[in-house]
Amino acid sequence: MLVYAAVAALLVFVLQWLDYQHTVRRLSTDVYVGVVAAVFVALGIWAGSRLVKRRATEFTRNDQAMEYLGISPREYEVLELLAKGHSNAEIADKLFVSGNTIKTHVARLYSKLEVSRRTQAVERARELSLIA
Amino acid sequence: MLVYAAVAALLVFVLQWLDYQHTVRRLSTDVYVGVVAAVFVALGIWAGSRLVKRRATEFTRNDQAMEYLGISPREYEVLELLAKGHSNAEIADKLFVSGNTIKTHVARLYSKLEVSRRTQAVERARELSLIA
DNA sequence: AGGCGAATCACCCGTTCGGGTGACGCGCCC
DNA sequence: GGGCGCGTCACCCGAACGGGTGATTCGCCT
Repeated sequence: MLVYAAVAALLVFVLQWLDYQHTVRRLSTDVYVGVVAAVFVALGIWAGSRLVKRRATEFTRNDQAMEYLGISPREYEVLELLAKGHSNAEIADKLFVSGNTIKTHVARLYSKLEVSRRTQAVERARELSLIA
Repeated sequence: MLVYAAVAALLVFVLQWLDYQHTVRRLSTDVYVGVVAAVFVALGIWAGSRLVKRRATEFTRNDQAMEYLGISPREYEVLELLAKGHSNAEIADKLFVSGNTIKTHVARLYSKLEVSRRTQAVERARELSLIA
């Protein structure tokens, strides 16, 4: 992306300026190396935190568990809304079906997740990384 | 801790060795600077990922929010069990009080969290980092 | 053509939840 | 000692939820 290009450009510029100071203006090598070290440690911290943050925030759904439990796509939609704290009626509205249908889906989710209450279902789904 | 000391020692050693190569063995300054940059970018990545990983995995309860919302310790106990998917009756058993008491606590939590259902309460509490 | 799973909807019935209100004891603080 | 927050319990009532069963439609697979 653009950010990386900008950072790279800035980096090159700083280094060239440093090199100029070093060769033409007779900046001591120690200082030169020191500044380079500082710049690159900053770069490293930036890159490192970026990499880890991505991994930490990026949620990857556990599809194996989904398949193993036999949770259908429609059931998963219901599960998502369930986890957001919606009532059956609200879920029904959002998915353009009747409340009875949601009840059925929810009941099947319970049996597949081996729970008996919606809060437990959410908890279990979170454990299994089915939802964020 | 020990890890940091070891890393620091290693770092100093590498730099001194490098300096030796540079002055005595007439290693080119370009290479010298390049190696220093590489070493420090590695250090930066290590430090950066360490910092972020700590923040990402360590859960710190948001006590300011708790206080702001006026959630009492007892209410918080109830909230924890609520989030684990327990029913009011189960929570009542665990805390050695009557179901009515739990109902009151739960109702107060709802008003303090500005929600109207237990799943929403759990969702909201998670948002506010009141619970893990 | 027959079987099968997914999705849809319906009805019944009992349990749980949620909202409202009131009340009491306790410790704390002014 | 009166007020205040907390924790405790109670009763009522309506809404939401959960469990069970049955049924239809659709598409996919064999």
